[in-house]
Amino acid sequence: MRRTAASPPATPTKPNSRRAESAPSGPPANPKPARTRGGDKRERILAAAVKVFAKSGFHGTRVSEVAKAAGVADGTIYLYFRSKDELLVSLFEDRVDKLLVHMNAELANLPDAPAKLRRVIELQLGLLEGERDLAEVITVIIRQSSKLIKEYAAPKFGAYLDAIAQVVVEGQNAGHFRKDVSPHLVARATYGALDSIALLWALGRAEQGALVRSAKQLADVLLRGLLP
Amino acid sequence: MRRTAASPPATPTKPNSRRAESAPSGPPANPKPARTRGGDKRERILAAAVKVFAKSGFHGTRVSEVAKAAGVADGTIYLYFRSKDELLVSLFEDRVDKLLVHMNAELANLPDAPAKLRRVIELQLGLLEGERDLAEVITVIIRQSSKLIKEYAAPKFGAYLDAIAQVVVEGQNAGHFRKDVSPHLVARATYGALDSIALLWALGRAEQGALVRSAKQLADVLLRGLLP
Amino acid sequence: MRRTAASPPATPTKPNSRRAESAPSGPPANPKPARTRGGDKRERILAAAVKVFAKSGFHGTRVSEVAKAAGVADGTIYLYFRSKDELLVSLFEDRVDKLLVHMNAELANLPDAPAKLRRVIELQLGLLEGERDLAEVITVIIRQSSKLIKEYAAPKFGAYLDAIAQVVVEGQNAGHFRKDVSPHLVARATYGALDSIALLWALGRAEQGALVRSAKQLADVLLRGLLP
Amino acid sequence: MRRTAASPPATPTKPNSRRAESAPSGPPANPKPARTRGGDKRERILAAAVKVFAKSGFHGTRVSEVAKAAGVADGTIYLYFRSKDELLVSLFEDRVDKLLVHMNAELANLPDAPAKLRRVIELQLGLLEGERDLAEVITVIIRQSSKLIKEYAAPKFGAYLDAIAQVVVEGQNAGHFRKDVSPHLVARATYGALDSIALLWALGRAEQGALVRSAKQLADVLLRGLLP
DNA sequence: AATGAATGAGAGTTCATTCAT
DNA sequence: GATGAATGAACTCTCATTCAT
Repeated sequence: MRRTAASPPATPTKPNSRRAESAPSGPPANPKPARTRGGDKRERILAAAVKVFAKSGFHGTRVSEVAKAAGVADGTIYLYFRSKDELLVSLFEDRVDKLLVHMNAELANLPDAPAKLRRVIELQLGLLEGERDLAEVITVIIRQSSKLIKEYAAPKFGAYLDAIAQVVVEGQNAGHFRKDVSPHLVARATYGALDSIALLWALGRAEQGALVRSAKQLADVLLRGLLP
Repeated sequence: MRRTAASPPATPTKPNSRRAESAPSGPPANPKPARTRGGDKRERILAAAVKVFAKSGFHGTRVSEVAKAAGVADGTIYLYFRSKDELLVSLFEDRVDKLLVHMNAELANLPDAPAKLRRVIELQLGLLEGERDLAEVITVIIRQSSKLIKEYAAPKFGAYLDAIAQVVVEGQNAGHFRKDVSPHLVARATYGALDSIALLWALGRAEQGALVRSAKQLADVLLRGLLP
Repeated sequence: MRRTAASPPATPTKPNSRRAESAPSGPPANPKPARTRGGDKRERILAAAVKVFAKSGFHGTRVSEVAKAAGVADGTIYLYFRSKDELLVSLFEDRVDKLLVHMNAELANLPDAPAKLRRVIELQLGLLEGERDLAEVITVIIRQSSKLIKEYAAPKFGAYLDAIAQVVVEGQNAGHFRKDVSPHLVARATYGALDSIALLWALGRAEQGALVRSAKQLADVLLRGLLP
Repeated sequence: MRRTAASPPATPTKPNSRRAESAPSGPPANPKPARTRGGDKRERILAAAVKVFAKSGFHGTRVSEVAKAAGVADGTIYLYFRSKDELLVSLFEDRVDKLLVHMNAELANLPDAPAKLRRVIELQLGLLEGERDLAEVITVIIRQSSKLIKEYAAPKFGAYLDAIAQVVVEGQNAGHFRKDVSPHLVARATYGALDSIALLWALGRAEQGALVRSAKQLADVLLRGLLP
């Protein structure tokens, strides 16, 4: 890591707290400049980052490559993200966020915990199968960053795990799942199993369609294992 | 079990005849491969690497830091390992190797597949709980080296997964396990679950003893889930 | 990971030729003191390289020293030259190129081959006497880069020798020179003799003006030797 | 140049005085055990050095490679030569010495200066054709070392040039050669021409036998050019 | 806001040299 | 004398980040 500027921990949330004092004759000052027209660029940068990170890994990717893929200048990246590290964190949070929202919407319509848990598994693997680049970023790239980043990204990730754990709790309360196991343990183990399977797939060692079959088998084992 | 402490009597590794490239025909030209001074430098470097990598991550660790921790000069590292990457690979393989040997010995004495699978889980988490630094290297650090990920299914690691899969096969043949799941999928999912749990623990979010409890719960769920 | 694209070098245009000396719109008076930092970085680096290479030799010169002498950052060197080696190559080719252009212009006005050959000798030694550092780079330093030696007959240098050989051919055809000697041999031997003389001079063993006298004597001998 | 210890000559300048050994207070005790039994080893090292220097160049050759080629340990080199630089200087001096002795013996039997000069040319090119490795060292490698080395080796080299110049003087005094040229200039130009031709040949761009033809042509031109 | 040329602190790695055996 | 494992200073090249335009 070169010139590691401001360490990530100090920044609680919004990445864009850059100097807002000098607004030279541009559009009206916006409380959230990044969301105006910049929102477009921000998203373009994130999309480009997914692509190149997936291809070359985090440490193997130069910021200039992300910039080029996004069609912006190198310096522009730093108008939206404080550092390369933060770019990865933002990417991770943004994508996990969407996954979480999508998942919650899907689960709401399902009758009981077993169905929901099965859907969780299908969703996670299905998403990955649909977006291989994103799969790589989430399963592989995020681990290449420093421990600090991982911890910084943990809250958002924790929310995802919590959602799974919540399904387990619901199942336990409804009498569908055994109560002698920790919901969070189940959530984490499930995630780990899925992640491991996805990693194998993402690295190209499994054929298309394998994820769907794997999802079914994993769900079968897990749901039976959770019977009271 | 034999001497479990740091005792590598198996292969008296010679100090890496770099760029020797001599044709692999004939005995080693060096009649005195024995150490002349100092102790086992290679092992000392590996031990130091575990410590420092666990603390700062792979990319965050300078080779000079490993050297310093090992009490050798920077250049000495390169007498035993071709590069920083290879140091990590060697570390990984060396440790997984030991785990595999140990595991095979343990499993041989157990009566059936369910007992073996439970033992596998206990062993992996138990090892990690005993060596937190090693846990971190195996679960976290190893993924920070892109080259390594490419060889993720490297012989050593593949052998470990195969060993687990073999237990599943044995259980299926003996009628203890259901046969509608892929042994390798189970092996990989199990590893992923264990890895994920260990990762959580290694990152400091779980207290001591948690791994043992986790192992039991995970084994309970998994074994029930595998019932025919 | 190599900077594959977007390399400023190879383009005769300078990266920053805009902010030259006169502002196209605005008062010429500059509130800021003449920065004079702008300008031709590539040429400044080459000029600095001549100086430093001549002083310390190729292997004895650190890239940072060239950068310092050129008044740029270390990294800037690599914006214009791919490597230290290429810096030397570029230096060589650039200078030989200029010499060649100059020489061709000079020779065009001369009546016959003997006059031209004499002029070639005067030019080469004259140039070197005027730029002692350059003399050293061309005669001494250039041979310190093994890769360069492999390309010793590189286009530029080959073109220079060819130009000399062409004069010999012209002389032979016109009956001014004997025909029982190879033009290329004469060209090479002439260059070698000049180079050797310049080397002696560059190493400080000859006084000022000696090169001019040497040129005349060498020309006298060579021209008489070439008589039919 | 790494850790350049004890530079060969006592240089008033301090271009490379880093890590300056701080003048050993004790007596010089210049260890030159070379003439004991080591004479054999010394020669073996020199012979090996010719070979590997010719193959890889001076800077491209590791001391350990010379040691290996000589069949001695790395450290042994330093029992016979103070440094890698001094090894090259010694090599140069030793070989030029032999060439000089041989040449003087050959010239003694020849009748006049023209015959001697022709023989000089034949000898130098002939020697090189017979020992291509040595040719490379003398023509190529010696130039890759620092200026310091070149100056240090100059005296010995000067003796060789002096011998050639002496032939010219003899010819001038006997009325065979014109007197309006400097003998040393002729000597140096001759050497340079020969060297340049040999360099071309050594680099593999000329076929076998070419040197002999080149020698004849060069001698023809030179001798005619020197006629009174 | 956007640009991209310029920056410069490093880090991995090499290898001449040393010295305990 | 001989050895060769160990040393560690030095050096090239990279690339995240900055800032003048």
